[in-house]
Amino acid sequence: MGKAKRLEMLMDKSREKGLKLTPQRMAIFNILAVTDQHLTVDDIYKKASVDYPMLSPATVYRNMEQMVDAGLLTHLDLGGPSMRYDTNLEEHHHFVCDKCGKVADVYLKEFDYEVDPEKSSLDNVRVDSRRLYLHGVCKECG
Amino acid sequence: MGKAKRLEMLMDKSREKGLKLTPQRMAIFNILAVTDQHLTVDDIYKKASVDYPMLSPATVYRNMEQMVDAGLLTHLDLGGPSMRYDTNLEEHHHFVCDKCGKVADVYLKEFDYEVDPEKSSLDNVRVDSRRLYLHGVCKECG
DNA sequence: TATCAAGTAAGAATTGTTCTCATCTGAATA
DNA sequence: TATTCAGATGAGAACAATTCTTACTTGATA
Repeated sequence: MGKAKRLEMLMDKSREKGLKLTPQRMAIFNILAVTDQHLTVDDIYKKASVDYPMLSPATVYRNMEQMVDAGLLTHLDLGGPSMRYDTNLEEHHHFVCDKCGKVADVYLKEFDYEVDPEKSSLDNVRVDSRRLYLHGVCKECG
Repeated sequence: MGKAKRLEMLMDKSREKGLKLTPQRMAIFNILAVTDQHLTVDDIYKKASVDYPMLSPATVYRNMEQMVDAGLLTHLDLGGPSMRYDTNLEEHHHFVCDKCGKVADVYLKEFDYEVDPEKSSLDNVRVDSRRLYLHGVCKECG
């Protein structure tokens, strides 16, 4: 997906949810529209501050949470101290390099598993989503 | 596994790794030996403080990390603000209730997946472990 | 262009965690 | 049993990520 289309999608969804298109929000959208990485608030704050030096970190935090609530993004908690955000809304999973922390999106062709009901206590539980994390070492760190 | 055996295992591994059996460490071991839950440092600190009121949170943090390094426990980062620890060293996965945060161990009979190499950039990557998280709503919250 | 709900900056407050350092102790050894 | 010291500890300071507070500003609508 190109940058223009992504930006438009973010703007459309914002309007739809009643979020005003402020310059700060646009600055964040512009960062999100050009990256496939899994950024932290601080990453976004630093990048967006180049163009909008008055931006406050609290504003970025507030906006990221609003975007998650509005369904523009999802949380991606990889265990580090900072929350990351994922702009990829397609069903996918993640590979995490345990050395450098890099994250790659993983798409599966096939995904089958069978729970052992005797050892697992999952009676009367409703499963809404499944998240697979592959951990290992990436090419650069290998 | 019974409490006595678990406790013995923790003590043996500690000695093996050169960790002294201090009263504080024993207090933590005693908590760990009787729970199947996924406790935070604060959980453990509160429980152990009943018997050892002089215990310091820093000591619990220090000891939990040492135990992870020594292979007695593993980290279990479920996305909340606090790290959890898992005393179950068997290969297993987790179900997380998104309402109450409860965690249940999940054992799989079968686990197959095939990565789509065209959509995923996993070339020359070494995968060491696979972690499946099932998210949903538990019986009580249902 | 007037209105006001929504958004903002700045910094204080909170929370989980790590660090520092002076002191203490478990356990190996004499 | 007494000695010794690496390892362990408590207390609080330091730190980093995040959330809250407050007074001020602004975009969108009428």
